Amino acid sequence: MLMEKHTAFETEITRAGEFAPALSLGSLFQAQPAETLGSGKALFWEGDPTNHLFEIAEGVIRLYRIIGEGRRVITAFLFPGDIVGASLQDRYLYTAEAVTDCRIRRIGRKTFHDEVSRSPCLRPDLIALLCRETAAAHDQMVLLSKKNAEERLCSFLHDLLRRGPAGAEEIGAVSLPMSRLDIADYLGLTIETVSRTITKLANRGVLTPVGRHEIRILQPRRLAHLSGDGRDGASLH
Amino acid sequence: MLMEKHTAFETEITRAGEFAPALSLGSLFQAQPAETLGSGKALFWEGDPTNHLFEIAEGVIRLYRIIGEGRRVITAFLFPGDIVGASLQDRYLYTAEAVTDCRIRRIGRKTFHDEVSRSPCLRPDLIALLCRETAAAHDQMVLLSKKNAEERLCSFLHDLLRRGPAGAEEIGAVSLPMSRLDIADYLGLTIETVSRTITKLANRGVLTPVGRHEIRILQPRRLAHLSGDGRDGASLH
DNA sequence: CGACTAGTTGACATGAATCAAAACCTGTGG
DNA sequence: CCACAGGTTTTGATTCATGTCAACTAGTCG
Repeated sequence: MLMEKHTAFETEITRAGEFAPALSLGSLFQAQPAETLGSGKALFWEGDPTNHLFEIAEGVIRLYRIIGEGRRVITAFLFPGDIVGASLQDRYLYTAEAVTDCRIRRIGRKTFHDEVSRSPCLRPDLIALLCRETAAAHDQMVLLSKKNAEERLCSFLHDLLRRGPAGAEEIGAVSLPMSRLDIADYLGLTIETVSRTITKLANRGVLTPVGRHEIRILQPRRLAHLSGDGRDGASLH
Repeated sequence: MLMEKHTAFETEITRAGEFAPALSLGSLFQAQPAETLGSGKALFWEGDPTNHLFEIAEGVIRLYRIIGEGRRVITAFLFPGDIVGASLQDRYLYTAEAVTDCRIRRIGRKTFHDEVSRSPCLRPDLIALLCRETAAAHDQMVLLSKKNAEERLCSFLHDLLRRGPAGAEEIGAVSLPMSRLDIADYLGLTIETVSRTITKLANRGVLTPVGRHEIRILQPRRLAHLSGDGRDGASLH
């Protein structure tokens, strides 16, 4: 996923086994003023010329494409610390829209490339960023291609749990700022199926919904198992 | 897709509206001896350290991941001129296997990065390559997430037609070196559904199968329409 | 507090998966 | 050159997961 940890941009200890956030690249944005973007507003549209790269300072962004009549595919959610635009050429391939009120910083595409060219130490970070995007895209293809509704939901929640604020993982708190429709369009399902699947997992004691925008994971290991990512299909008790 | 045109690597006129192949990057491989890889043999395995980048000189390669019991997801097919490995860090994220007998060239990862660092003119090509991979991944997510069996098949054939040898497009000839199972695992369907969908399209006069490994497209415009990529759902008579 | 939208639940429809069998290529040996 | 053996592909019958349509419920925000 394009999702990073919900972290600030300063140098920070990353938890073992995780990708290090693109801190050095993030520092390019530091000097820029933060702009605000109200919930539901677009940061850019699919097809717009890619004049800028953005870093999310606060809030959540969805990236999506529309095909045909009313079919929307959300390809990623972006969280604080994430950067969007690095893997694009002349045109944006998707629309970016604020899920919640956001604060973002931007730099010009040309400036970005110049900076990366000038300081060779940024290049590994850029490569790492692009690799993470690629890896996320591959995971999503696997999810969409071979996982059932339950596995999709569990993968999604498991991801949010791992990438959420460090303290929250311990108590199993996952915040879901996006709507059920957003989740559905991200997972290739319908709202109804998302809703039913959450209910089913709640009945089985894997999790409990807390209001509309939070879920408490009661059995994190079981959740990980149900996400279908393990090397085998062994059941957990 | 990671699919490029079936072209040699020299400078070449590309057809209007297409991405220019990464010619300059390809030239890095020119000096290397071509290795042969028999059909069905692996070029590398998911999880192997990424010591090399490869360029396909001849033949077709499939990239795939396995999840759980026997679920295989083909994330891309590679054709002559394509390069694999540029968007990877320390480990391959997928297995690469020869669909047909192949000839390939390799260069070391370090050499590759050194060369790109040394000659700034290669950098735009690398970026273009990564962008194409990203764009292909996004298209595939849309396909897997929102398209039905017929749209998937048509998208796939349409792609092969566009990217196939220049002469073949005129007569609507699409060669399918891969098995039905490969196609199914690429499109997120089963062999039976792939087969049935081809039959249905044949009955409607959109195409005719020619043996097992070729399909003649009779109505290319209709095929494009059925792929569901258009901005609207308007029907073609 | 009340109205509106988002989410849940239920009944039913359907496209694709599954299971099973027949037809078709492909390559091999007589 | 033909027959046969192997796997691959096609076709058919049935099942099942998820989508669709519709009603109900519960958050949320003024």
